[in-house]
Amino acid sequence: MARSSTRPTSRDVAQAAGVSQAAVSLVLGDKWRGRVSETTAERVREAARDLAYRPNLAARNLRLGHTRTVLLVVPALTTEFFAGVYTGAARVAADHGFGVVLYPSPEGIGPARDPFASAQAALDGVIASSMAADALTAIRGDQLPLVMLDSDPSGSLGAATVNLDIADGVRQVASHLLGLGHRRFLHLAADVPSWTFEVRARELAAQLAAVPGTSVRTAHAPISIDGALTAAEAALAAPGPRPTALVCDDDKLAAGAYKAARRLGLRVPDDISVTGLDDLALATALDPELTTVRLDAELFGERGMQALLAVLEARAPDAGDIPVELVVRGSTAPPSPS
Amino acid sequence: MARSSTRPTSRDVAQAAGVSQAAVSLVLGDKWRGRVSETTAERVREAARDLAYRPNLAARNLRLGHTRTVLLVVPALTTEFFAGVYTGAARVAADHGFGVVLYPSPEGIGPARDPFASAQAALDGVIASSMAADALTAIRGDQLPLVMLDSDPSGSLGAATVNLDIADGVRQVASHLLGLGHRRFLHLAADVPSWTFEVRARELAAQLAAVPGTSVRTAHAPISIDGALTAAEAALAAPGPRPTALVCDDDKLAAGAYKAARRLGLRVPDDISVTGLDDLALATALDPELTTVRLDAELFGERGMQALLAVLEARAPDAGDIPVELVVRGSTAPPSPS
DNA sequence: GCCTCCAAGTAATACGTATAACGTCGACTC
DNA sequence: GAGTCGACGTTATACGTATTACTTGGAGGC
Repeated sequence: MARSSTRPTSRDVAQAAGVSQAAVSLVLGDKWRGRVSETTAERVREAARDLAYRPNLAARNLRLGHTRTVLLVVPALTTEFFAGVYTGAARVAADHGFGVVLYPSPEGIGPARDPFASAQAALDGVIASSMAADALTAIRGDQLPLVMLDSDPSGSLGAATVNLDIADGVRQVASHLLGLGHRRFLHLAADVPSWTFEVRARELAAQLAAVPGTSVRTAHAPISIDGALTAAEAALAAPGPRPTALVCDDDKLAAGAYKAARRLGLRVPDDISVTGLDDLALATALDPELTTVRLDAELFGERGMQALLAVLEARAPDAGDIPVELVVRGSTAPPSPS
Repeated sequence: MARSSTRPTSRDVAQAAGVSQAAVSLVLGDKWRGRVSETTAERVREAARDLAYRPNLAARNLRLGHTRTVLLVVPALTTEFFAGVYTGAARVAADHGFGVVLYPSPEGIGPARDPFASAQAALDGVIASSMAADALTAIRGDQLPLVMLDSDPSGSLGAATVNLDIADGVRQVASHLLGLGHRRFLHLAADVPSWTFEVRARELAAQLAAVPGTSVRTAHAPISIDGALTAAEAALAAPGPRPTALVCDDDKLAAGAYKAARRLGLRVPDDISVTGLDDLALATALDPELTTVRLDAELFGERGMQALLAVLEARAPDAGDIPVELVVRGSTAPPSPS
């Protein structure tokens, strides 16, 4: 009770158990086989329990030279998607005794543009979404093990990459809509410079170009319901034959597209088919429910963390993109004969 | 280049600058006024820059006895709400040189039921949502400074609390619906044991009890769109006069209620008015847009972090609940004359 | 009876930092 | 010219842990 004000250390435990500090470390670190008798070990464990002893992580990290903590850099948390990525990454991390610290990218997160300063933690590695591009230069400065999420595999300077098979998702969307008979498309694209959106644009163009008689226009919008509403309304009200299918870069944009259609008196899917990408909770809250591409955010996070663990252990990370799946719901139908 | 494989330490910087390690610490810690000449200081800074020196946080934390890192315990991240709380808390934290580590509660986060083990960080304090109740006993074990979010002020054992004025939100909803003429209510309640939901139930009952001729039934549902769909459909299909107003504990439940109404052939708001609580992006994606209570999640997080900083500095945290605001949209209307 | 060896620990040390306590050297005072 | 003082540093130390060496008291072999 002499040191009741400060947290107990391993030395306090040692004193309480009548052993040396080294013995405490041995017992609690589970390295005591053949070094400490079972009875003494039990005495130590009991003392630790009585004092509610918790090892000082800072000291341990210093001694060990690593922290079992990694940083996850994401563009934002405002959507379930990256929340899911975090959850998946944190689960795998916990299974391996790691913790995950989050750095949601700079827009308004404070004066510190430096992800390492803001996340006050000593780190063993970094997982970064390519959408948080502004933080990346700072990250490359530190030579920490790095895994990139949804990033150009050929352009990431040797960092390991883990990607969703977005291109395949877009193929499935295009195939679905073409199969229904659509030929006039509008692509509602995210107004964000990122590889993952480039892939959508490129792949959609490629798929449609392969079918004679198709046309496609593109409108750009910030990733928000209201932003998409404005952009989609303008694009749909433009002169010329109206598109019959509206392919959106993600579900939020699709929700904005619904509102635009409503304003213009168009009915989904009778007058216009709409597709999304993500399969957020939003997708089934819409009326009609949204045909979209399901991305497994948690699996994405898990694979990201697994890849980082592989890098840390100097193993080769698993290769192969994560498959995605088209979910057909009520927002797509054959075009009405005009 | 002798130690090129390992990260440079302050001693390396000292050697490169031709000074002692202490001088490096002084200069980089900005405590050198009157102790080191300007020219020497500049030489040190230059050496640090050249070597891309970053102080070892583990060593610093050990020396300083604190980590400037706090833990945020939330029930889940799958909705924007707690993502917003995190964002707000992290912003204030960053402004004060703190970092925030996240612990989304146990459902499926791994074998470690212990938030401190899972978040591999040495902590200075904890902010915990009362909805993550299962983690709380573990948290109380450690005598860390604690701030509770949305928790019973009288029952939180002396921990500081920061609350949204949910009761006032419910009052506004009740007043709005009563003013429109509604008398038969259905309360779609979250099936989660938490103070914040108890407040909703209690306050709604109190408000309606004050008006003669009102009736209210209650249905419980897990907080998910599909869960709410099932519960709401059953409740609305029950015998007896149908409620004309459906008060939901949050926006997700309201989204499920929309689907239930649709299935039963009821139109919102003509046949039934619906209200939510949260004002997620979901609220304006619904058709008609949802009348709901806007909670400022980021402000909530900011206030939580401010309160924790106050506790850490032995100041009294700001008192007073955070005001909320009814947002009237298209999902509420006078009851149709039956 | 002496050497060996093992069980059961302990003493000592290093990790990288921040800071308190301590030099040293020149200029200035009187 | 002795004493004082400020400017500019340096030396030493502690934070709490994990781990590598070392000690010691016997038990067993021959």
